[in-house]
Amino acid sequence: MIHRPLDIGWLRIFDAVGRLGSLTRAAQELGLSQPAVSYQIRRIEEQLDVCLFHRSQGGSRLSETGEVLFRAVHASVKSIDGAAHDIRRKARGPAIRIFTDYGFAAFWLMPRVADFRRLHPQVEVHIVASQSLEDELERDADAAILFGARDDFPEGARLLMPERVVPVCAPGFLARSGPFEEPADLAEAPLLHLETSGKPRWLTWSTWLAEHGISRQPTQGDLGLNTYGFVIQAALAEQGIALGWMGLVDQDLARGSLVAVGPTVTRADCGYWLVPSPSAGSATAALMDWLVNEAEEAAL
Amino acid sequence: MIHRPLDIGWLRIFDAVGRLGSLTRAAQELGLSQPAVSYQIRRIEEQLDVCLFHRSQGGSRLSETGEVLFRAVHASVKSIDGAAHDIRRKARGPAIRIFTDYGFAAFWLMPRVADFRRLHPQVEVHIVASQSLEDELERDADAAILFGARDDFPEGARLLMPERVVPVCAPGFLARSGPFEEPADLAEAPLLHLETSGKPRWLTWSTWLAEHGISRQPTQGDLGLNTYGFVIQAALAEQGIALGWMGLVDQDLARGSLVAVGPTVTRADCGYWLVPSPSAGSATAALMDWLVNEAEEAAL
DNA sequence: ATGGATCATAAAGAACCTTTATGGTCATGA
DNA sequence: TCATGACCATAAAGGTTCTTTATGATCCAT
Repeated sequence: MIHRPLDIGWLRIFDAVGRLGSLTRAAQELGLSQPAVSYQIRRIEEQLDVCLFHRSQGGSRLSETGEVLFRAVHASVKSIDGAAHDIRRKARGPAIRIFTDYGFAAFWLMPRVADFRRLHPQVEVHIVASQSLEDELERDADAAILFGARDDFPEGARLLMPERVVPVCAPGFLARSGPFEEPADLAEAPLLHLETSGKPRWLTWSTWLAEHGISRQPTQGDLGLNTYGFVIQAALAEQGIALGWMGLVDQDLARGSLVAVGPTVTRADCGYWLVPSPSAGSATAALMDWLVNEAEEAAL
Repeated sequence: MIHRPLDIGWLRIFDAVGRLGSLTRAAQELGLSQPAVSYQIRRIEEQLDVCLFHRSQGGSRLSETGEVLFRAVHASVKSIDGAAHDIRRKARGPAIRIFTDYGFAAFWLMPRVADFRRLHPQVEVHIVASQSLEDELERDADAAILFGARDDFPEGARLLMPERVVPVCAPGFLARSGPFEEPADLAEAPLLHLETSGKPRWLTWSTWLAEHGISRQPTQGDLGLNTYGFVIQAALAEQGIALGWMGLVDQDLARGSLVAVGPTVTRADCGYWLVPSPSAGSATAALMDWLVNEAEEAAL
């Protein structure tokens, strides 16, 4: 369950414009259109009968009077949001929230969390999966399991599993389009890409191919998908070859619904990290220890 | 010009309910209907998915979670209102605002303030007259001239003029219904009363009569009016006998449009007090000194 | 000269907020 | 026991606010 921020009307809008120095960027942050933000700022200025911003093509800078109001509003927004956050936290009761991406949630975490709940039946576990890894979702969680490099995380984060990637496909696809005896053979086949809006932290096909000295033009048969679940689903449906992260595709490899068709690439500094929340309790600590133990056993 | 509070939506409503412990009383304070307040509180509770108040017949008490939000909201409302107040104050420019009642404004202050402005042409003076003497209007002023006793005002207040009251009427009324040679004679005449919703701080006809040992039943001819301007207007229109405050009726007495028809009663501890604002500037100090001087000269 | 970025306004429609009307509940006093 | 007054809740209707899309103005960089 994702909470939307408490609706505090123009206060949040004014705060965003003051912070970002731009009506357009504030609109983007708040999920509004730019004229909606312009309208709200104008309304406040009418009530006070002053100009709160110096407008220009480069954006909107707070005026002197705007600074006076901004200080009060900014502190208010933070304070009220903090109170709302505390209220929602307390209202949830003794539950642990784990924040992670869809792929990890579906292929690694959910299959295992039932074991933890058998061991700790009084602890309620909520898995909050997201694609965009927004700060607010993570801030709401007791622990986060995120993909990245060492430098992407605070001191207390533990590496749950390093990144080990192997090309995989369905046996039927292999029978029809294979064999793929050399890494270069993969360049001829349709590949399944996990896409993201920003720069991906995970290994991509282009990086995999470059590490094997293979250059390749994207073929017409390639597919781009925006969740890892879709990627694996497409691979199972014999649509092409996917990159398989060890830990996520273990079950499909074990039952033979997917087969490895190339060498494994390991990036020891990259992987899934377990990031604790500063205010997590003892139940969360128990869950985190259990997760680390599970990951170690899975890696044997 | 009276400023309405900045519209901050449910925050002001929630704050009022939290402070007053009653949706109904919050509605009254905010000039809304009770269902409007009920609706707004429900909306916040829906967004947070918690109960913020314990409702009962005796009113609504903040719940534990309600207290958490109330602390944040109350501080925010005060902070934002303070910022708005500062902004409006700065936006007004170098003007002095004097807050007083209608009677004093009309009969004593406005006739004189032109002299002050001749002496200080660069100083803009605003007279803010009100009947209800609400705290917010006074707080916005640089100085206030208010009627009352010593104990009603802070240390720095100066007595501008003590209360000296004389019964007055129009000469035509005297010719028709007089003469009034003894105070007891006034009890037979229609009297003009200045009314107010609360307990009046000024001398009333019933007090005046009591001080002269006169008991009187209200006659059919009595008139009650809710501003002193109306009282004097009714007296000039030969409608009855009014109480005349020295300082306010001087001009009418001097030109003979009103005549004294009884002894003067003085209450030295009561009168108009000059109450400074804590943050008044040097121009305001000059005006206040001038006002005190004018009052002293008028009393000679 | 052109394109991209920012802000502003108008119009239309959706959502919100207010009112009145009304009902439920409880405490108090007769 | 009953009537009354106080408080809060909800529905419906209508007014107001807020959002969108469409569009325009301005300025800067290419």
